[in-house]
Amino acid sequence: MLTTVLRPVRAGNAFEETVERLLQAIKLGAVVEKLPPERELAAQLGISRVTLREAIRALQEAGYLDVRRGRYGGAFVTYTPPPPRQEDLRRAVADMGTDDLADALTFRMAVECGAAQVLAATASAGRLSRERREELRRRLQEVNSASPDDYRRLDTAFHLAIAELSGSPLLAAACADARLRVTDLLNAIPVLQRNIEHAAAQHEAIVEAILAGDTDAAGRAVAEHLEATAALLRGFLA
Amino acid sequence: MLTTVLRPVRAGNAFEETVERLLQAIKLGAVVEKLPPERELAAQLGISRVTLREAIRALQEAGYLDVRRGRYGGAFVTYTPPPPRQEDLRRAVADMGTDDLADALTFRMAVECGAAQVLAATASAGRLSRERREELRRRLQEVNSASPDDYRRLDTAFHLAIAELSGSPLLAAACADARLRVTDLLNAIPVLQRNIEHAAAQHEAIVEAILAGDTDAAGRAVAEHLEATAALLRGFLA
DNA sequence: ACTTATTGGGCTAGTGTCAGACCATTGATG
DNA sequence: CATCAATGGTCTGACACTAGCCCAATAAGT
Repeated sequence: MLTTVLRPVRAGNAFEETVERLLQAIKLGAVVEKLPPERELAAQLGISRVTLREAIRALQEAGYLDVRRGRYGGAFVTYTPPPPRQEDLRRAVADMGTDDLADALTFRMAVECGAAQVLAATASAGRLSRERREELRRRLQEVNSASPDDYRRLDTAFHLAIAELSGSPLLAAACADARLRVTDLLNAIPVLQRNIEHAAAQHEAIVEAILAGDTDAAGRAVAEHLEATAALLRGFLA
Repeated sequence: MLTTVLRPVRAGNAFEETVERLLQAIKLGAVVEKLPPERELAAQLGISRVTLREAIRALQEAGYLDVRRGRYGGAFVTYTPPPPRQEDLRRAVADMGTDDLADALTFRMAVECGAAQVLAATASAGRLSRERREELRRRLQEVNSASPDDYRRLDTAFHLAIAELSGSPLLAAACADARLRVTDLLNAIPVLQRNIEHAAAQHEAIVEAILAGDTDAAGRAVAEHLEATAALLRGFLA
């Protein structure tokens, strides 16, 4: 308990944290065309423009961004996901360590199941507006009809939508954080049509359970889905 | 999705964060006698000794700590929980805002249910060692035989033990964070023998479900327990 | 071709935070 | 009573970060 409560107050310095955040936003596909203007983005991230600019420059030099001045300028995303290679996956796992990997997968399992259950409970109580139900269905439809190129991005959007629709910013942040921690791994797994189809059935089960207000089924459906992903990971590592 | 991914990189300045952390550790009862030595604690919190000392001085001036020099000295906790008053509860809720309160309760519901389910799944897979099963039973026994004075502290310890036993530091941190956000509220609720007894039954149900490896039951048991707490809160606010 | 709004680029002065060294105090122990 | 190990108290030089300001470039609109 002491070790948990007296854990580090901050992760690292602002510069590194910002680079990491922006990089993940790019790899996640959350930022498609260009970043918001520096002044605006700095405010959103709660850092100074100087620090943000250092981070942007680092990403520019690493080839993720193309920065252009003047009106209608900005930091344009030049990154396109590289073709997945098993070597990348091994390196990504080696980089984070097997303990941290298990931690990240467990954490993701817990928060995403929790988010789905919360959302199902909301639906069960009849407090899920038509707009939110439709957004959920829309995200489902999008990911299930995605081409392999767009799949990861739309899959991320689907999962994060569940978290955000729960109505709890803290929970949404936790789910985003969990997803960020496994992005590199997921991006290194080849997207096979067969896997997409398999995942599609699970996505449907999740949405169905949520809309039916069945918390147990929703949690179980998410658990099964994430377990399948984890199994896929293990399979590629074996 | 953008707003979730591009959320602030850091909560505030190191000093304020540290004061908050230490204060919560004290109110939580995680620190009973005295804080660890400054050098050690600074390392644990990932901050410099200077910043830590500023935080300690602030808490000293606020009357939470008594700092003594020399060998066998240290920062001794002088805080004793004040008798709960309904006024404190109202003020605590007003301080955090109803939206943030709902957010915190939802978040707590999600991560604690998730942790219990993860732990139950571990047990179900036969990967829960005898030591960990015994710690869980011990915590249960402690909280269920607690006097009203010790109740909050041992209740916290019980809930955090579930999170820590899940084996995921990230999940444990999330649960601790969730608990921290509602501590002030819980501390403002009078501890009635009747509530303790009611909670005791729920605690037993949680442990039973976890040890039986029944993830659904574990999640449901935690959900019921937390729902009862939330209801208690609403009752005092009405 | 000119204007203009928007955007990145660059500077400065001030504050926050850090690592590390050294000093001062204390109480148990020989 | 003297010693000593553990602990808080203090200082310094360096670096990180911030707020705010003004400059430079750019492309749409006129």
